[in-house]
Amino acid sequence: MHSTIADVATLAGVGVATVSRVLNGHANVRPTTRARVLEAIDALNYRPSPLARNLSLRRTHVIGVVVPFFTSPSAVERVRGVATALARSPYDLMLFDIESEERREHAFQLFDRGDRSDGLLIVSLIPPDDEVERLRSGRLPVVLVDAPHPAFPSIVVDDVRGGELATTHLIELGHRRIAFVGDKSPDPFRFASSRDRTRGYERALAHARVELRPEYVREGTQSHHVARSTAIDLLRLPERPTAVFAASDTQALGVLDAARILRIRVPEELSVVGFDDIDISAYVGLTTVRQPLFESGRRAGELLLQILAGAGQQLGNEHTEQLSLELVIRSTTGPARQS
Amino acid sequence: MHSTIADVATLAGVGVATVSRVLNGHANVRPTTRARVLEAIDALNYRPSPLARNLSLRRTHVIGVVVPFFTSPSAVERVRGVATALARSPYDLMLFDIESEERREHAFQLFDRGDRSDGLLIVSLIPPDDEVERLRSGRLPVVLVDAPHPAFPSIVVDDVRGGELATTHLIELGHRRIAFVGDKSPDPFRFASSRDRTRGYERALAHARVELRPEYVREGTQSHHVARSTAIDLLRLPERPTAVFAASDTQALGVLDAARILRIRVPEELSVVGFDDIDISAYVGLTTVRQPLFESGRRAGELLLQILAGAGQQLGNEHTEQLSLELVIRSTTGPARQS
DNA sequence: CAGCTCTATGGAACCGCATCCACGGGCGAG
DNA sequence: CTCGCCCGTGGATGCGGTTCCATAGAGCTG
Repeated sequence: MHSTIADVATLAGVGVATVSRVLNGHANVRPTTRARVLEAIDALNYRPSPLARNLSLRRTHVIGVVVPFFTSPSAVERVRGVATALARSPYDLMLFDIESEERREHAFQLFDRGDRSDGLLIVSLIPPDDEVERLRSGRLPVVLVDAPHPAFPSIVVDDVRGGELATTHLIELGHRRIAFVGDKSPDPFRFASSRDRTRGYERALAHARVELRPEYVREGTQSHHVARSTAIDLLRLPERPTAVFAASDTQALGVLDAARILRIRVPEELSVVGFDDIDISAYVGLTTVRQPLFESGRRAGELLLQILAGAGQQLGNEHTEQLSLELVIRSTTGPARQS
Repeated sequence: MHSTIADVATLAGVGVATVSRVLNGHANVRPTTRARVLEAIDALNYRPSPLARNLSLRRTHVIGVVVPFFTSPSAVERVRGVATALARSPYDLMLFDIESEERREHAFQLFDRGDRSDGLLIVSLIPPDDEVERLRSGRLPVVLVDAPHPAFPSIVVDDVRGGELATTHLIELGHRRIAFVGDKSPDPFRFASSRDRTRGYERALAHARVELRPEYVREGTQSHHVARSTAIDLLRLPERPTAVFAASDTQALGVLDAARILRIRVPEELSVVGFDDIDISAYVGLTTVRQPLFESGRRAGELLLQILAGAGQQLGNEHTEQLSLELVIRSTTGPARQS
């Protein structure tokens, strides 16, 4: 087995307290004593147990990251940002992939007792009310990414505006029959962003006095395949849309697939705009609304580190940081044809 | 603060040992007593501290995953597999992204004291000898993914064969001027797979009695950009290759970029084959050697769980599992032109 | 009915570290 | 020279569980 602090103390002929002081760089240890202790540590190849240390200090040096559908490229990008932010800190990253409601329950359960991690980063998920309650009552710092909530600081983008940006672009290209493919709104995971993007879509249409047709608004899941079959439905409508705004690039790619299957040319016969600007998008030339995914994770990580460092008071819980969006026009959007 | 097991014991009018027995579902607790305890637990909204539990049990219920360049799509896919394997287990996932040698040092340091995690999964990385020593001397179970090592069980593919598969495909299409773009071989991270793929490439050439030209073998990094500029060099050679085998899809995409920049048509003037079959590959129609990335992570996770469950003896450390490879022919490879 | 076994339960030690508190000795000040 | 203070140090306690061991009582056997 490994040696303990007591072994070191015995070998060095000192007390455990002194060893602990040496380990933690405390003052008030005579140089000769320190040397003896260090020697003993070396001789025994002693390494302190982080576990015991944590229990004693009531800190874990762990940051929990709760992320739904780690599957999705955008989520991965965000986690990468978090990992980068944490790289230079003493904190380690505990990853919780939530792929079902039950798992979500589990993850929050794990964390509400605050001694599993020192802080929590929740990505693209609005915690249910009872969890909010528990998280607040504990003193566990929480930062939200891509999900606003009055109770916690968050890093977000203006999804409504993003939806407007995309839709307005299509309107300006002359499109009037513009469909929307998004997520089911009050879904069990409570994704917030898709809902807001829908609102942006609606607003842009209203602003341009374009009629909103309910049959053009479809909601499915983030999945590529679901979006594809949804889009096939859409493109088989008697009066089919000339443009589609998808609430995520993954879904937009599904729409492109659908167009390919139905032999509908893009952008001549159909314009498609996505959201996120994930890696693939540049390859396939997808027009999309870029949001800084990596950056959102990095900022959230940094914010949490700041709070952990004691800046909690100054920041306050209503601290919300908004990152900027940008429309990236590529080759899947073009002018509406005369018809 | 949170209530402790002692609070529960007091409220229920029993001893802490009994509460512990109830918590852990031990037998020999009278039903009425059990009920009283459960009632107290409920009243206090008590949750046991995993931390203290771990210290006492000398288990952490954490599996550490060390992965270099979490950036890369293939690494992500593997981690997803691990996450899936662990989802139904009581183990949590601690993620260590290694982007520099220093970080690697840090990660291994963290783990060699076994009480940070119960098991370690090392992805695409061969641990340095001194770490092997420490890991072995501790009783920390280790499973390697995409990296063989005699000291640990591992999940691998036959990279040599993969290299042969890709190269032979090109040879059969009539290509003779076949270049290779891979990683620098004895790199600080000690990636193993690229080296073996190089050997497969060499073997296939030798077997077909095609001359191996040193100037056709280039080594850079996993990065897309590096591969692109490497490929540009390659394609500007006086006698430029008619086909390129890239050691990863990421690199193959860089080669495709290079071809686009130089206005070299694929596959008419240049055939490109990659390795991995990451998501994007299907989109861009890249011919590639598919390896089960997700599956490798899942299998490794399961293997580690088995070992943790006590199957360590039967399996032995020399246990190596080889997953199968498959050549996926898409549209970036075609017959060599008569010249 | 004595003696024994088995069940239910509580007390206390332990996991490995941090730290409060007490204490002894050296040293400066009066 | 003595008093008090501060420095260096060690013992004991706490963090919040688990579990060994001792014990009391119930039930059973002869």
